[in-house]
Parts: sequence; structure tokens; C-alpha cells
Amino acid sequence: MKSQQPAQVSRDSALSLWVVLARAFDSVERHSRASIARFGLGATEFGVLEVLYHKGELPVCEVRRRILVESSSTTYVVDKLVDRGLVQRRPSGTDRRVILLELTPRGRKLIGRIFPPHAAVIRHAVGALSARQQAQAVRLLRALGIGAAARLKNPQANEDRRHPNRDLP
Amino acid sequence: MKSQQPAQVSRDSALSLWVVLARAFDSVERHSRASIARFGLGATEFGVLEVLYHKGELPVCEVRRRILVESSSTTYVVDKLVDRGLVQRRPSGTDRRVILLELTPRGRKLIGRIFPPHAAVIRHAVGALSARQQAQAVRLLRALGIGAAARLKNPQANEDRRHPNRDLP
DNA sequence: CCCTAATTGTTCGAAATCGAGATATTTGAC
DNA sequence: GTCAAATATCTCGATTTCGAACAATTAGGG
Repeated sequence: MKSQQPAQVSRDSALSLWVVLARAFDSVERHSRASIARFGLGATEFGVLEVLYHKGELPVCEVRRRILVESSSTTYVVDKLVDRGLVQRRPSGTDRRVILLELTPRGRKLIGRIFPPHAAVIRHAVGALSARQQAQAVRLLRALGIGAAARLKNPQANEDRRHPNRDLP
Repeated sequence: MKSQQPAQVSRDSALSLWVVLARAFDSVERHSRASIARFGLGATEFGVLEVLYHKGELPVCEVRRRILVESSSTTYVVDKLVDRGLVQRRPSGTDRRVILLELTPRGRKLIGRIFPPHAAVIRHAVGALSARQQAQAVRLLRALGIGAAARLKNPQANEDRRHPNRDLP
């Protein structure tokens, strides 16, 4: 059924890594989305509620960093949560550019009720790895994420510092 | 200023794994999107071209599985590529439900030109891990992705088969 | 102090993606 | 052979997300 293999994909661990990273993310995200949809929320809305639940009052920009969407999308999602009475905005006293976000009592009650079953779904979704494997994956993915983020800002970031000449032409 | 810490996030390797997985995916994806945008393509459009480049002619459903979007989005993206003369549709001879997708000469030329520099970007993006670490991450993420996908279809899939009682109440 | 650069949050229009069907075809049970 | 279930693709409307602009504010260097 598979006709040919014109390029050298299988041998390239970097490209393989990107493929399996995307696939793993997609599969786990499907669990997450389905779990969150049970409660009539979108994944990003849930993310806002969760970060405020765990971190308390935060500026919009700080929430944005944690839910991994652009700032315009953050405004859109926060608007919806404010309309539903789950989140409230409050100007910061010290910096007049900043708007602080905070759960309303209703929002806190909601997220407090739905977070535990959602966490159970995530645990189940990643349950193919043992606790030890999960810890190892966390270490690797943390290094990968931090490194990739650093290279976004500083394109020639520490390439080949610790593992030289892997793929010379 | 931070009011409380109601839940036990830091200790839960499963939830940590989900967080770092999402972050790592996001960071690498930003490299990928920026690289692809250089060539005037969207990430999903690039995905279609790339899978056809590496696998040859494929049914729509097969392309869909590999680019990780819903079937309606697949139609949308393929339409755009057909309009741009990069991909062509062809009815399958053996199954009249199936439409086969194939690169046009122009599409093949384009992806052949842009894939190598894009691959270099991906290698750079994941360069924080050594080749050995990349291979290890591939193993773990493959198992994670396969397990999570299996649990989507079969919700009570092999939980705690090899690593018992991890999170009893 | 002042001017520029950077940061914060928002608005607006466009693009991408989804979800629920509709349609056509194939497969499989009987 | 026939009919129900499964599969493949597409249509259409709605939702989500982005990107580019913008105003307000703060930070930093000279």
C-alpha cells in the first residue's frame, strides 16, 4: 500500500520527534476537549478558569502566557467568561495599563466542581506511561519546550553546544 | 498577593506532563508555523503537501488522519490547494466513495524546494535535546500518543496493567 | 526631565477550524 | 439479493483564533 519513501524521514530523530509530539498532543487534547465539553466550556475558557483557580488574581497578560493563545483571543475568551458571570475584571492599582482577572464566587464554585473529574480524565489519558515514564517525559519535554521557546527569541541559540555535528551536509 | 493553592498540581506527574506537553508542542509549532509562513502557506496546507510528497497519491481520509484535522477542514484546505494548482483530485477506480489526492508537477516542485529548509528549522527547534534524548522522547511520546488514542475509542483501556495503583484516593 | 521604546489590553476584519448533517457508495448480515 | 450499518466526502453555518492596527501607560537612556 505504501508506494515509496523519497525522503529520509524515518532516520531523522528531530523530524520524528516533531511528528510524535504533534500526535501525542493531539490525542491527549482530544481527551481534554471532550472532558471540558461535558461542562459546556471550551478548552481555552477552561484554561482561564483553571489558571485563576490555581494562581489567584492575575493580570490579563499573565493569563495569556499560560493558556498559549494570542492576546486578542484572550480578550475574546475573557469577555465570554465575564458575560457568563464567572470572571471579573479589576484595574490594577499600581499599573494603570494592567487589568487584573479574578474568579467570581460563581466561577470559583464551578471550576472547583469540574476540575477534579477533569484531572481524572487527564490522568487516564496519559496512563499509558508509568509514573516513572511520566516523570522522564516531563523532564525531556520541559527541556524541549524551554529550548524551543528560547530559540524563538534568539534564533542562533545554543545549537550544538553539548551534542556537536549531528547533521552536517 | 497569591491567595491560596487549593490543588496539588506540582506533585501530579500526569497533570505536569499535560502542561509541559502542551507547552513544548506550542513552542515547536511556532517555529514550524513561522517557517511555513515564509513560503505563503498555512501549516495545514503544508501538511497536505508534505504527506503527498512523502507518501505519494493518497485518499482524502488518509491525508486527514495524518494532518490531524477534521474531515470538513481537510476539504477546505484541499480546495485551496487545488485552486492554487498544487494538488489535484482523482476518483479512485476501485472504491467510488474515495477521492485520491496527488501533487501536481507544480506542487511537487514547490514542496521539494521548501521542505529541506523547513526540516532544518524543525531540527533547530528541537535542538535543545541531544540525538539520544530525542530518540528517548520519541519512544515515550509514541507510547503516550498510541495509548491516548486507544483510550479515546475504548475508554477503559489498559489502565494500570503494568504500573498498578498509582493514584488511589 | 524628555523622548523614544516597550508593554498592556483592546478592537476589528479575516482566516482557520469545527460540528452536525446530507449524499453517495460499499460492506456485511441475513 | 436485499436492506441496514459503516465509510468517505462534502456542504453549510457557527465558533474560535489569529494578525495588524491602535490608545494608554510605563520604563529607560541621555
